[in-house]
Amino acid sequence: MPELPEVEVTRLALAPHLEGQTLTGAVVRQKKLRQWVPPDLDSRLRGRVLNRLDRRGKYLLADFVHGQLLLHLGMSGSLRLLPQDMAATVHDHVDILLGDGRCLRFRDPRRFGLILWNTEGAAHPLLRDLGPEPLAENFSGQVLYRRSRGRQQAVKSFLMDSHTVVGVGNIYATESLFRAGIDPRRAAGRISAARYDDLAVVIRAVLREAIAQGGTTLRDFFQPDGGNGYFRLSLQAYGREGEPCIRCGGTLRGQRLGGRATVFCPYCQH
DNA sequence: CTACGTACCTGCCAGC
DNA sequence: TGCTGGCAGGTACGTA
Repeated sequence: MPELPEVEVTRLALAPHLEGQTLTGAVVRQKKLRQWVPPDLDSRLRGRVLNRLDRRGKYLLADFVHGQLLLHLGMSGSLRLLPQDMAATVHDHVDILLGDGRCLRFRDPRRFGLILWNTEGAAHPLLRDLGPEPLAENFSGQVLYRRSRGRQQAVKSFLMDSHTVVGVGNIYATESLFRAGIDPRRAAGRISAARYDDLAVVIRAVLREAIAQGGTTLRDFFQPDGGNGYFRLSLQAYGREGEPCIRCGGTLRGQRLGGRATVFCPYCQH
């Protein structure tokens, strides 16, 4: 999926079109996603003004006076703005209808994404225990250092845990560890404070760069206008198993870590 | 609490 | 030319 940069690119593209719009309802063609789409989505949204489109980790949050719509793109989700009369294709599961004749169309072949409603009041349970935003002030190497003490877990899995920091998935964890020169297999608890400081700086740089490039399109991710993200051209490790390391020329190695494909340079990363 | 493994779902590609 | 197995950007849950 869509990791933080892809979700942020989506948000940035959608916000000016959605904020302040009065919705006229919703069309649900497939109600079973990772969780059930709210059965009353159409009536909940009809006649309501979408005030603000926010993001928390990989969740998009559409705020209304009477509550909040949560959208998650899972592994293969994307959102596009289209005319309502454009024919839906096989994995176009939900349309959110805008007053101006367009719709926000949610497409997700694998259906690991979700659309949920949260009534105003407390944070949704899925958001409650999330770690810091990597691009916010409260994220730092010190946060990583403190949380990692005593942990035997591989640092890559530790980084991909949304309770550690949100938004860093398989691509950006792989890339950040490569750029920081840290072996992804190393126990999180055995990395120094100084190296975590470097890593935090690298993570922020990689994510910012990826957002500026429109995210990474491998196959399923598209921007709301149908365009691609171009960060794929900047990938230095992800997807490059067996190819030469751009730093030392050694052969990049692939290994599964916590069930996820991992690529690293056995000579540069320690 | 931590650290796995597994399940959810569809599409695509390599290999037989 | 099919078929099959394995793999894909995520995450929550069950089990030791």
